[in-house]
Amino acid sequence: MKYWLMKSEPTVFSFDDLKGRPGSTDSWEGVRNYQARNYMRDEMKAGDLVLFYHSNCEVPGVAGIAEVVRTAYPDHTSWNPVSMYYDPKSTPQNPRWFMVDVRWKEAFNRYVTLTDMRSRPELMKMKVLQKGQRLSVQPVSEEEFDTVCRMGRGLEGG
DNA sequence: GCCAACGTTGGC
DNA sequence: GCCAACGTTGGC
Repeated sequence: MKYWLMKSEPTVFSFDDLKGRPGSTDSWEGVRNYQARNYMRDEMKAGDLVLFYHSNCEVPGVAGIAEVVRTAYPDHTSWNPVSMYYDPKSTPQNPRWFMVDVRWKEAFNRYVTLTDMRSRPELMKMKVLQKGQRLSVQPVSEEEFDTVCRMGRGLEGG
């Protein structure tokens, strides 16, 4: 099993929005970066766990855990001219972009802010904390995942 | 709103 | 294939 961090702007699609979807499940559409796409398309599997990260907001941080429930399939918004994610180079015959389905799993007792994570030496190598990185889909080590979960569940101070 | 850090585009 | 210009991300 692998662990991931996925970013979403809460004003566009929040962790609570995911919970409110039918079956608390939705497709992760709109990824338009090749490295992020490759992670989703080539490495994500059903059962993988995801830190749901709120980006570009007043207090960025991890709201809770989601689970991958469907492996990658073509992102149909990419060939929809009306979609904000439209890419004329992607077609149903030759899709360029992919998405997975994720299901809401667990809300943290405490929202784990970016500042909280920066205070943890064991998270020093976590990608989301590295300067200049902006991948919206990132692999997370098991230790990093467990640490963030403990922080979010309030089992540790800080 | 600012702006550093990236990624993409396109002329050459 | 280089690289300047441009667009986007996302913390602050």
